[in-house]
Amino acid sequence: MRIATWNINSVRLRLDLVLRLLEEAQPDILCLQETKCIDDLFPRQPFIDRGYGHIAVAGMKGYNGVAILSRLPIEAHAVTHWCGKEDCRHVAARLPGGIEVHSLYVPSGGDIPDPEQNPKFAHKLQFLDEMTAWWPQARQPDDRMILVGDFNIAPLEHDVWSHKQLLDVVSHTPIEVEKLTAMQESIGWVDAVRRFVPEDRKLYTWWSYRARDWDVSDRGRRLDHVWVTPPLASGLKGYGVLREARGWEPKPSDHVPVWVDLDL
DNA sequence: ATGGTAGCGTAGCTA
Repeated sequence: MRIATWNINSVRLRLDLVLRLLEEAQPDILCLQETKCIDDLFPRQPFIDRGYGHIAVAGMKGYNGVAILSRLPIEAHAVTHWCGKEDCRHVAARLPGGIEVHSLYVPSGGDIPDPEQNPKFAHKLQFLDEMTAWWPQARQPDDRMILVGDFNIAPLEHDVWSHKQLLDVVSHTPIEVEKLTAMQESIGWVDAVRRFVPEDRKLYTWWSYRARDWDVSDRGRRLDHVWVTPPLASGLKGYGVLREARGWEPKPSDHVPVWVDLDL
């Protein structure tokens, strides 16, 4: 099974790019973040027409929004709310055999890495704390689960173009890394992509729109992740990070698709 | 230190 994740930054504006990814990478499941539309406006039919007839969405007007598109039946799905908000950051689907897929969009956290000064950063930290407490209470480490999405944190030194220069930049601060690591350890999540790419090798999934030339400057960060629970880790067969999609015309997302291949 | 770009929806928020 191939499972992919992509922060698409508007599923309606970039529908053609999503279809291109499905055609080229042929994932069995694609999880999206930042769909940016209410459920009634989600473009379901083009996906149904291409064999992705099992769809779980949690969207709102203008912001956020997550989705799961699947060739495999979705037996049930659930939208979970965090921090007392209904801001459409988490949808989960149960597949045949009891495997559970989670599409997640962690709050970005604003610009100032201080929860006292910046409520968005406080929200990000609280979001991680709540999820860290939730996993062991709601699930078991021996459950077969896949957690993917835009976590908005680049935890490792070589998940960013300059560890030193980004230590004070939201997405790579020690407090965020500490909290993401705590969530990972809460139920033994395995960072699937880093099973294939050694920690001393640079790896990015996002490049800012604000760079003059994202490819030349290459100031990227690895914000998008695929985690699996221990029972699935032994079945990991391969991965992909589709860097070239950052240049897909006419209007690329600032994130690129990430996938893993799994023997179930 | 600053400003740079993008989407939604048509101002100003969010990233």
